[in-house]
Amino acid sequence: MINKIQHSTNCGDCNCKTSIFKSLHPFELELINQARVQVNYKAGEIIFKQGTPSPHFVCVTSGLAKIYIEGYGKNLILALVKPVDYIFGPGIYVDNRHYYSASAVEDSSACLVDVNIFKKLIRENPDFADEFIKRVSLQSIFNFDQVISLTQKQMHGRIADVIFYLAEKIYCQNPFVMTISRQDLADLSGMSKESAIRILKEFREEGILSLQGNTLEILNIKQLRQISETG
Amino acid sequence: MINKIQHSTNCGDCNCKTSIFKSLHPFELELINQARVQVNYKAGEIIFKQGTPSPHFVCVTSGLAKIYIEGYGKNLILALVKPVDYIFGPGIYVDNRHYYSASAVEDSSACLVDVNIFKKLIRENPDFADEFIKRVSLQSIFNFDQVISLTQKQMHGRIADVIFYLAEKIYCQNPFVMTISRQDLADLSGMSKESAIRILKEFREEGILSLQGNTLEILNIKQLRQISETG
DNA sequence: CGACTGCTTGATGTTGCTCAACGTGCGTGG
DNA sequence: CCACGCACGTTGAGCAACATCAAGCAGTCG
Repeated sequence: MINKIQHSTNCGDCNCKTSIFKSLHPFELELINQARVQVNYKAGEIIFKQGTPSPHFVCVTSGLAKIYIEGYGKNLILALVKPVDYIFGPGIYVDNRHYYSASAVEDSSACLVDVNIFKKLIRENPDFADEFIKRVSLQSIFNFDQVISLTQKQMHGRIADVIFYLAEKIYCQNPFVMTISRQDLADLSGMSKESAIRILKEFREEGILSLQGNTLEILNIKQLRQISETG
Repeated sequence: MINKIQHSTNCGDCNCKTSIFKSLHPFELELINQARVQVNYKAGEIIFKQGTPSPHFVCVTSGLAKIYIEGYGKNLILALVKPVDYIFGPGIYVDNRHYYSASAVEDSSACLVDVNIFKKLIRENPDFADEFIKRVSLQSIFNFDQVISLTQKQMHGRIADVIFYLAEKIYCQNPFVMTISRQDLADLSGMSKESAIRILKEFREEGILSLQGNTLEILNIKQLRQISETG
């Protein structure tokens, strides 16, 4: 799983410094820098498994990862994680176990930071704590939207939601190349792979989007938005 | 909605002092005590609505409340809240809006505390902050279980999960009187009211539980557990 | 007493899963 | 180099799960 270990860059220079880390002092960043390990993952490799101990805070620095819950026979993808974003499970403050699994979708690299350093900084720097709580809150809010989508919309609406998620939050461009599989698409929208493919086909036939291989372009955003909203 | 306002007790004596408040110093509790308003709600009354500003942290001191997301045509109950428990939405650290609604299921009373006092204490008392984050984390973990139940189990498994939730977490006794409606039961398990009733009937006919009016007793815990696990 | 609300049951239609078959690209080993 | 297995993608048919609709019933409140 671990291909090579690097200490190439320095947290002070890293673009990870954006977001929640912006509230840290240079000496605090240096603390993290010293407790940090960089790891590379090939596409498909597991970063950590649900149920295992959670000694690290993970920051994705390149590629694309997915975090997913392994349920009864199938998986539910909670989110895709792209650079520069963090994976911190709720277990960190409970029993130090992972409550979901993470794996690389594309070839990826990540920085692992000792979770105790992290918790120490939260205790010592209120600004950092505030940012952390804010981030956890945003994650919760996202999950709420997801739950409503999954439990109250039918398949067309759910696929529409996932397509918007990919276009707006993950790939951030309109014609985009899906690096995730159809199975991932299904796991994101809580349906079978066959159903997901079928809906995509219908959308294509209705001219709502074009899909050649893995290149997807939304052609009729308005109509897709309406499908998302009417469930 | 608001029936009468009381300043009957004092936070120092209140049993709310358990749980996360145990990490507060007496002078900090006094700070909360002074910023606190006690309110009574009749069954069915709304405590706050999704989308409205969130100026308070709510502590349920008697009765039973539900927190629920108002979705597309129907509601999804995220949790029931009994004394002494707290309602703090993720919006507090984001945009100060509620991301779900809350209403009283039974006649209830609650203490409202200014959210700024609360955030101030989190900044000043790291133990309190740790406890708060832990609590938010536990809530997330609970939601994960819920999402898996809702998206990957079929109706029988979902109803089984809800019955265990009520028996073990809410009413905390085996023959228990359901103070929630059948509609609430359906909203907890993400199905139609009719389906929920039908499953209960089946369980009763199979001798898994007895149900007279609103008094429910689990007769065959083992079998119900299995239904919960096999989805 | 009538209107109303919540509960219950049956009949009916739709949704979405499963299974099975087939195509396609890709890597592997002979 | 080709043959083969394998994973992924695609399509269709059948079926189980679940929602919706409609009707009836009991309790309750004005």
